[in-house]
Amino acid sequence: MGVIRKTEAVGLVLKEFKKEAHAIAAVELIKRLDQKINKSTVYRVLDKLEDDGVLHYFLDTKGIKWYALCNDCSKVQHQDVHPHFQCTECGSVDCLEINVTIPEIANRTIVNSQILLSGKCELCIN
Amino acid sequence: MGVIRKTEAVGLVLKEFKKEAHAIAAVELIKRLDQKINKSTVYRVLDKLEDDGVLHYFLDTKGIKWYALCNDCSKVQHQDVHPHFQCTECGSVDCLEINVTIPEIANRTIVNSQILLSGKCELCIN
DNA sequence: TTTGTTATTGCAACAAAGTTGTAATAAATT
DNA sequence: AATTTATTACAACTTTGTTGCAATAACAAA
Repeated sequence: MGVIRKTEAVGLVLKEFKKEAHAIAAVELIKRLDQKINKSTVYRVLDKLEDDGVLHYFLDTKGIKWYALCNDCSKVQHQDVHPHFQCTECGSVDCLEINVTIPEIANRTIVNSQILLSGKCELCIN
Repeated sequence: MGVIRKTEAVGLVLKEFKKEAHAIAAVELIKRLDQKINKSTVYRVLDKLEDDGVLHYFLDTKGIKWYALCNDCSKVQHQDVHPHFQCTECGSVDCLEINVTIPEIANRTIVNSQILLSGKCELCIN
């Protein structure tokens, strides 16, 4: 939505997401960019990139924030209704490109749904 | 699992759940029982009741802990795979007694699924 | 009903994740 | 180059939840 300035912080954050196949926890990003970007700047950049439809976020099983690149999120409305998956062994988190159908619920309007699955990932399954 | 002692704190916590139709946030419970039970005691009692299959917990859209009475949770394994619903207007949270089918996912074992829906509840829909 | 064992509690201090105000700085615009 | 406006670092703070420990309460056994 807002005009995004090409600052060093934005560049560094985006670089992390480009070299990473999975989602990244905000806390992890802060650790990686420590000495380069201040903690609150990281949070504010993530926030802005989410606003702009570049990233989407969700909470994991412990309630902490993870961010991932959007594929099909428009700038008007996030289409991030896909489930997220967290491996109980290695902790890695992915977006799953599948559809889960949420049934209609009487007397309620469902506006948003967050689905968090956990189990063993491709690498830890053996 | 463990033997649960009938202490004042356990009694007060359970009383809150019995007079409440919805889920209760840990933080809310702490506020309600302030002056009666210490914060860490509340957390420990909740933890214990969850262990014993009396309550189950889940995180809301902000990552904070909510607890609700179990209906079908066995003491061996929680069956709390029902979705939870949070009203965006009034903030109230419920367990939904419906089934959502999670499809199989190639190369992954799904052990647990958490579904958090949000929108307008019965009272706020108008 | 007293005694002994063990779980529970209150307290204070801590920890992790995230937020906020503000002055300084850097981007983009003119 | 000057001006405007967004972005940044920093430090201080907030919220939610956790931990160690000594005092206390619950329960079982005598």
